[in-house]
Amino acid sequence: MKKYWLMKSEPDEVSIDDLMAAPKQTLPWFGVRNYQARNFMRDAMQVGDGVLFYHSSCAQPGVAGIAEVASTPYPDHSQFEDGGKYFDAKATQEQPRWVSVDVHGLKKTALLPLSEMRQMAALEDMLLLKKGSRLSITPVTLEQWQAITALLQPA
DNA sequence: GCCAACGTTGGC
DNA sequence: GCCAACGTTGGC
Repeated sequence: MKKYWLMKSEPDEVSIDDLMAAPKQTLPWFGVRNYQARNFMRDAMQVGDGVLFYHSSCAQPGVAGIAEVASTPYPDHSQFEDGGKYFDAKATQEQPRWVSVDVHGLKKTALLPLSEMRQMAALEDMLLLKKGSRLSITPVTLEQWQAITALLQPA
């Protein structure tokens, strides 16, 4: 059963443009350091799942494009990079702590701003919109997916 | 830059 | 296992 996700990225780090410009429009999703978000990747994501690519921590937060999960989970390389931003001293090659999946960009869209999403009745229960929600990866229901993708305009 | 909300850490 | 202190997220 195909599932749907919303994945946050800071456009200063990796934007929808970066994803679409990557070889095969595919990039590894690295740097997740939250157990709940990791568990979604590790335990629930499947190749072909739908992804709403969301820009966060920026002037205009919102959905910026459509992507799909393009790999099964594998150890996040950045946890082993000593001195790097995402280094984790407690992770080992034998017992990695964090995982990545590859994400394949399907299309960049005009930005659907967070402020508009907040006004959509169909998104009332969306995890992203809950007060205090900070998860960088959240599940999206089919109904929410349909409501959002129906509003996405060409870039 | 502010700050509310949340997650993690570590002493006990 | 509790919980205070601290760090981070992310919208505004």
